[in-house]
Amino acid sequence: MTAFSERVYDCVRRIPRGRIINYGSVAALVGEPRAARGVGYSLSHLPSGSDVPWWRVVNRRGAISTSRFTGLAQRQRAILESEGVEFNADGEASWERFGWDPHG
DNA sequence: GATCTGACCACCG
DNA sequence: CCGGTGGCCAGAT
Repeated sequence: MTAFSERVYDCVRRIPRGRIINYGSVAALVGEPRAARGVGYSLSHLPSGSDVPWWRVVNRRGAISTSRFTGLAQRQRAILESEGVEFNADGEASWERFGWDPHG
């Protein structure tokens, strides 16, 4: 557990239900604008039983970027849809409607 | 300690 | 719009 990871988790925990954010924005919020990759890595190694809503983090296009081969992507999408997030034919969600801005 | 890998993104050209 | 490049973090070999 590093300081970077903790800041990432702390940021993700503040994302309200039914909202999404992208990896780059999380990185920027924790003070590392170019560490989007690090964010993805940290979330991929979340400790079991954590209260971090990792499923609310998607890629820049608003699409799910988790591995398609583990079935994780399908699960993530299902959870998001259960929270009210809608995806278009390309599997992208609207930032206008579901994007989370920490400012308000 | 060099190199590669992975749930990524911004910046050119 | 598409492709290449560099940048960031942490773990594995």
